[in-house]
Amino acid sequence: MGIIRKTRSIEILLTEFKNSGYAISAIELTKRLDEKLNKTTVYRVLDKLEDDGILHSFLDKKGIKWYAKCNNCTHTKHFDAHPHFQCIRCGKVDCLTIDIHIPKIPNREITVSQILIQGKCESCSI
Amino acid sequence: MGIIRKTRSIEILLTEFKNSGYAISAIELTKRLDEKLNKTTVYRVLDKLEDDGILHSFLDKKGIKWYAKCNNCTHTKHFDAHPHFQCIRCGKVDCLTIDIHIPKIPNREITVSQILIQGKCESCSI
DNA sequence: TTTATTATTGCAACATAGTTGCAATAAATT
DNA sequence: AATTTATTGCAACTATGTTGCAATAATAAA
Ligand SMILES: [Mn+2]
Ligand SMILES: [Mn+2]
Ligand SMILES: [Zn+2]
Ligand SMILES: [Zn+2]
Repeated sequence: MGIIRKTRSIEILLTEFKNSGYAISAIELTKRLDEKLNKTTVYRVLDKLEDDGILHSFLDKKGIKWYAKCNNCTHTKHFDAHPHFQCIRCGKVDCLTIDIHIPKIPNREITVSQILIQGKCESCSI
Repeated sequence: MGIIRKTRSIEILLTEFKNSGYAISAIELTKRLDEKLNKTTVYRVLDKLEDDGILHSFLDKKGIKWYAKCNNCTHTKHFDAHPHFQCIRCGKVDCLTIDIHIPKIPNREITVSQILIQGKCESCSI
């Protein structure tokens, strides 16, 4: 179930994403908003924003949960099957717009695929 | 640091992988070997077997750690950058031999990529 | 505007996966 | 057989995330 009431918590979390073109980990958000919001609230609001197609989530190499803005998703349809990139030096994570082709595999029905690419980002590869 | 002494624990864990063509999660191993080995030992031995290029590890959709046999890896070189497949019905996970091409991305140095494909396996898609 | 309804929040306690320190044990070497 | 030290088991811990429940606040109704 998604958002029903426009609350302070939701405003605060949306602002975090408005001011960032990158993905943000749930942990980072709980720390960053520690004075303002309880960590349970952070997790619950993120969950609702995802339900509503406002954010999407994925796990990084260590199994940590990250969130990023969706582009044209709704609460009924999510279109965020894109790969993600994590910089091994600065740790920044972002969404990639490239499309990676997954070939058919004999005798298997492919539903989804998660792709996490690692390397050095623009700033870190100089 | 890898294996130095050939112990009972190592034999037991190697046997588990000898009898399975699939990947096995660390959790599953701790449960399966609960009577024989302490969970700390299981985690430590898996870690060493990975160091030695005998096993390789990866995380599934939920961030759970899985291990599978390596093919031609050594303690100096790991060649296990292949994609993995997890059946959404029976939960089985295995290594795929297909090669998925990751295109170059402007201004970024790609090091590795993790690909987890989900769908129904041979048995489950009938 | 006031009152009523109920979604949302904060808190504490819990769950799960994996890790660490340390004394006891058991491989390997002498 | 004695010595060395890698490995193990245990308990306690860490980290990330979840749950139950009473208090609070957003919205609807009066
Ligand atoms: Mn994304
Ligand atoms: Mn594999
Ligand atoms: Zn970077
Ligand atoms: Zn299956």
